[in-house]
Amino acid sequence: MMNDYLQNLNEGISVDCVIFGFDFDQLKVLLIQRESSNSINESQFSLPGDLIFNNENLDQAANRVLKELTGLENIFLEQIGAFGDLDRLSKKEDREWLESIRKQPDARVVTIAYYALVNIHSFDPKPSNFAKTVTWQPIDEIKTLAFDHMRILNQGRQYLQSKLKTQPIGFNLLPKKFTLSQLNKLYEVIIGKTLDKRNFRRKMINLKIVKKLDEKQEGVPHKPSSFYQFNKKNYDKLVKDGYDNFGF
Amino acid sequence: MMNDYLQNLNEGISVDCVIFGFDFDQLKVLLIQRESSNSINESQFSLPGDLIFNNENLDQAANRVLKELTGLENIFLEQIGAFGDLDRLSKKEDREWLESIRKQPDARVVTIAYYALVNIHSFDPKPSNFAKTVTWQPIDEIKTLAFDHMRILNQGRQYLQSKLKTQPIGFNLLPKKFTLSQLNKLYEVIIGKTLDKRNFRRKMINLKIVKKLDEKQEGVPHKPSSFYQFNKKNYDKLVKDGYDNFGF
DNA sequence: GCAAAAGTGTTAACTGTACACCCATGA
DNA sequence: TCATGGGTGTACAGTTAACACTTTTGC
Repeated sequence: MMNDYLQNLNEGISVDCVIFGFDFDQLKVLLIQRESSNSINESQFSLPGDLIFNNENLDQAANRVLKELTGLENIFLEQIGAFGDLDRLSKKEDREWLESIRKQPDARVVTIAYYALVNIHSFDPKPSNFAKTVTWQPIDEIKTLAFDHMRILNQGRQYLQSKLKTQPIGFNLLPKKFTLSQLNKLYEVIIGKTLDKRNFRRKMINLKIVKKLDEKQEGVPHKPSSFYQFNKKNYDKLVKDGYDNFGF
Repeated sequence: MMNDYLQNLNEGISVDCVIFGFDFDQLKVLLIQRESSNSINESQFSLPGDLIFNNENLDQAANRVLKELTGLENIFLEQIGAFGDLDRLSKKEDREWLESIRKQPDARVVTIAYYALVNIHSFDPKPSNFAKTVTWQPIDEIKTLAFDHMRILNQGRQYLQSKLKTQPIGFNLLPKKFTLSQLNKLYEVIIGKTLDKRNFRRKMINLKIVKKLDEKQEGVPHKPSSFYQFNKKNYDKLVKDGYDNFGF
């Protein structure tokens, strides 16, 4: 097993995962802290990621690594790009950690970045392998990350923003039942500006991607909101075809 | 030099380039045929691509490889994805060729795919290195390619189509001066359907990305068309921001 | 009754779409 | 004079954008 492991490990290629969640208030990202004996590294956060094996493809590697580090599985991961700058592993704090864990700490590693959207309330991440902690961090509070992970995170965010412009978003980030205000808020935090709620509602309803349920919020200190759910058929059609943007 | 070469070659990572051109009639793709001693491989076409060096980043590798195989340089290459399926090099014809050229023909290789749009008339590709021929092939006539290059080509095509929906296209594919019919045709071949020329013209003009020149076609057996050129400032702004698609 | 968020309609400007005929040129 | 592609306008439908007040609930 250990032999198999060493034989198949590809020391030149890794995967890293940018996992977004939404807590009805902010966009959050799943980060790990690595095990470390010295205190310098205590506060180092990074995206979940690791080297791939030579007997798995890239998608499989991303799923495996995410599961090994955070316990999350059955998540739809999408590739968002490869990162291969020569200095991507050369920060001092990162070098120390690499030396403690890698057989070839100086190897040049190209990483393939993946992205996913998940409902923060239906997954309970648990650290394992070299992850000491796994936490959801508000994206706007993340100032530094290990390696070039800040750059990868930014690419993930841009990817999400550009997706929003061409297809509906929300199915993977929200629970089955949600309110239109929650969906509205989600759109606002992704694009970073406020939206007119009347126009937003009208648009979602006209697109026929949400349908109203006979159920309302309870116990809220204001007029209770109706719950909605996505019309998966219409939603999926728009994910596939995109909005009819430019008249082509 | 040769030592340097061997020392720095990364046998696990390659780059492949999908270069699109437009001859006013069809979309074309730049393909190479590899040198080969046996006739089985005579007809094998592939995308220009090769292993990377460990002292260059991915973008540099793509530019170098493209230049080495086709002579093309100073081209804006964009990354479109990584391909790492386990069977991507296992077709019989490909194996034979790999054995003739690679030190480790069995190595697992992940490739990073790049994409570019170029003006077919301002570049004169010349085969070198292991490329025996370099040719522009009409995209619709390409039925098979080496390795998983057909898949990569399809991804490049999809990428181009989705770009067209969110930003203007044409600056890199057309000469400085062009007619609106040529631009119209370009859009038609990319999206694969005909467009109403009146609406198309109106849209391009309203977007302010083209401006009319005081110059007309000469020697054409029909009413000569005015030449246009792009307004680079407005064009670039739309490339950057995308069309204001969804009202967000 | 007050604070908090839900829910609702109208108008004006703009954009997309469908559609058909005359024009300038070379041969 | 004919074949070829260039060039133009209008009307209808649908979409976006801006904007403010009433409702329902818990406390």
